Amino acid sequence: MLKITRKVEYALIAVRHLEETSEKLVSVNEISKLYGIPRELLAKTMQKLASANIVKSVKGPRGGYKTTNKAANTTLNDFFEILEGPTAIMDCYFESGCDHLTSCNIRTPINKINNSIRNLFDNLTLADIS
Amino acid sequence: MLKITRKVEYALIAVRHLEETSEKLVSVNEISKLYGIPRELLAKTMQKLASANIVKSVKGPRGGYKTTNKAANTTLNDFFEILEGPTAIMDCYFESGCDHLTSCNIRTPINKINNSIRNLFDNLTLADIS
DNA sequence: TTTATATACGATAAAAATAGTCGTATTTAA
DNA sequence: TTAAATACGACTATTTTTATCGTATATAAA
Repeated sequence: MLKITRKVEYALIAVRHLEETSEKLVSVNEISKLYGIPRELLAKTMQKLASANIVKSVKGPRGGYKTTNKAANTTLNDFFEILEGPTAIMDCYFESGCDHLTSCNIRTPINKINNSIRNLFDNLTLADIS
Repeated sequence: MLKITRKVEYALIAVRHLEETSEKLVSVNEISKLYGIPRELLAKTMQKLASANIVKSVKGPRGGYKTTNKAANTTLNDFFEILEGPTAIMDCYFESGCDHLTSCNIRTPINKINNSIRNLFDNLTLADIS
């Protein structure tokens, strides 16, 4: 439990790589070969990052991705949510529809843990962890 | 991602319930009915807590569980690890066997995130979140 | 001493979430 | 015009999580 997904893992690898190669465009193909990452999966992941403006895409031969200047200042919370949706240790933090609400005795504890984690990830940027 | 499991959820519910009813023995049956939790699953979970001395078990009719005085001071990290084993956002934090180590560029970031989370959960006790 | 109620524990099955693949469309540099 | 790249939706496979089942053991109470 409390694991990050491969999508996030791959995204971290890719963004770090792009930050290292700075301005140069790098293709999904290149990154996937370099780190042994399934190409199609990485491709999808990059597309999400592109639509969130963390990276910029260029189509066509000699195309690829590079990081935008938004990347470094992106918080881990935002980064995670771009790829996986709302971060919460239990769904009831965001979603309704729990049957047991009337008898639930851990709402408060859950919220406290959640807020701690969110606070942690809101105050860590991609630059911070590099 | 970054979700806690049902086992942990059920354990939190049970421990909180036992703390509320203090000295009285409460059976798995009772708790499972009260909160709509699958009995067998809760039973196993309680057994783990018992062997870690978070709760004390009493067999036989009129038996059940109650919390020990160790319960309140237990950190979330310990609580989670009793139920789910080592807490890490990626397996490579604890396990070896990763193929990509030589080319891995996110070891440091992953460790930083992990340490932050472990630090958070090491400094929160069951009492703190109640 | 028998019975009913409780924990203990391993094996297995079902369901859900994650990971990976495939096919097709679009863009664009050479 | 072609080849290399991103874009995106549908589908399949794998893994993890969740739940169930069966059997053993302990013990309070009738």
